[in-house]
Amino acid sequence: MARVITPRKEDYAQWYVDVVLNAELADYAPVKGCMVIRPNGYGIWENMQRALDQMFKDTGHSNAYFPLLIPESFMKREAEHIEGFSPECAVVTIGGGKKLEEPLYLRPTSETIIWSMYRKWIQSYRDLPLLLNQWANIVRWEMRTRLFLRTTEFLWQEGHTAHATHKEAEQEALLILDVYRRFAEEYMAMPVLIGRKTEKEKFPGALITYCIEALMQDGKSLQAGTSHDLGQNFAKAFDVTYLSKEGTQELVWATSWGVSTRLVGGLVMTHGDDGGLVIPPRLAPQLVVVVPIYRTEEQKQGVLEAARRLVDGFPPSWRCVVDDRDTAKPGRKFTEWELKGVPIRVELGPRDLENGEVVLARRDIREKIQVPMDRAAEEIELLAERIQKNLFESAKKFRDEHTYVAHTWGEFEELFKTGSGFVWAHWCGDSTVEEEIKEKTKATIRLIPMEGEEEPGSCIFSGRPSTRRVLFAKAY
RNA sequence: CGGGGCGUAGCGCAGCCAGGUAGCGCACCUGCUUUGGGAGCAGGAUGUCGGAGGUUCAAAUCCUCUCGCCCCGACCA
Repeated sequence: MARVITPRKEDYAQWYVDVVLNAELADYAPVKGCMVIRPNGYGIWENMQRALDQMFKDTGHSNAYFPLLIPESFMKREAEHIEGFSPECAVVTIGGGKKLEEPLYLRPTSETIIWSMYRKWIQSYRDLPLLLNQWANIVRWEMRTRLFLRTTEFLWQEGHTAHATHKEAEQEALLILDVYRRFAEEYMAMPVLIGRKTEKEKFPGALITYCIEALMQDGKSLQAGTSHDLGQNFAKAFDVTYLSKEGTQELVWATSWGVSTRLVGGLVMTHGDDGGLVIPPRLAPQLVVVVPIYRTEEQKQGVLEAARRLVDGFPPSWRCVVDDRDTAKPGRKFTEWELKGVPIRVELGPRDLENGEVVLARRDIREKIQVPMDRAAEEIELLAERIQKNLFESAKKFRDEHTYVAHTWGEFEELFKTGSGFVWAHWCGDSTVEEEIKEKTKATIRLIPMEGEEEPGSCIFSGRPSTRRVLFAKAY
């Protein structure tokens, strides 16, 4: 019997690849660093999109679409921006068989082309705020790639907003940060910490980068979403001003924010187990699968008929199918559906028919319960909620058990030598110290918390004064 | 870009050192028996051995060049 999935303890990176490939979330594409997102993976992304899109619209945003190709001169308008992105840009130099007069960048992010348009659209305070989002693909020529976590091309949403005041822009950035946190926790069942990035880690061209960070099962941190207060940097670069009520010309304030298909990878690494993928019910492309069990042709007839009747009574949104393949036995089907992470499996055989019951098997803790057939739909509904809640609680428990406070440099080094996880420690705020800590331990500052009391202390590395602890971790 | 590994059937690999009819497992097709946790038996189909050049009577195997991918680091959502 071939082992399909490498156990997590043996090799976590290999486990991840095994799950993504075997659960048919994605496959390697013929082009280096690129992947094909398969229906199982794309289905999860579609559900993520649907939920996020609604949240954006509920907070007043509209969708739009801007070009994939960005003139080089646009990219170069904002100094920090081009410096940050140019090493990873793909550039088109030939079009229609002729060398282009001006190279066109495949968007690594769309601030520049969007703000070139905002210049046209914003004249007066009446045009503000402008709250747009786009769902798009992005190209970043990364050195090393990993399925979903870092690929040359990926899918994301990028919000780009324009405001009359800095205060408004700041509120917008924080509002979206909260949307991201809610989405991660309520839909992905993935607990996150929120905070802001250090100067070194922030988005090129931003004043402040806010982020959500989640702890993966191997103790590494995943940056799951970012929301930037861009200040007036892009307004200056693209000369976007508005006429205020008072009749003065003012520069516009900006935000941008995004989450990507990387979230699918985060979902895998938050909930997956040695049996494969575990999808939270609220994002599962398929909530329920029915596996019929029979021996004789007569039993088959009866069981399949009952199974179809059962499924007809389920809401279409569950996308429940009856796995009536004759080519695989029930045991094989169980294993396959578990590998694919379907939250709930209904088992229906002659025994159940006799008792007027069905067996509900939950993917998360692999427990089976028997319920009356006529109550199956309600029980599934309840079970789905329980699974969703359990996944969040388990992930949170795992995170809390792998979160530490380091009081001394010795403790700090030891924590990152023996394992990984979230480590709170004081930091003096100096970038060179941040850099040295990274060189020595591979740990980076994931975020500086925004809330909570300040607690004076001294920097774990330099010993200089610090006002609060920051979050360290090895990162994806 | 530095380090490592690998290209042989759809997938995973052996064969290469010591050149001589291209092999194994899974998947696939047919049949029978099976079916409540990855079924068994019998039969069958499947290959420009990554590419180019060279050595040789003879190359998957030896030599030269080349292309590609994966993994580990630095960079990053």
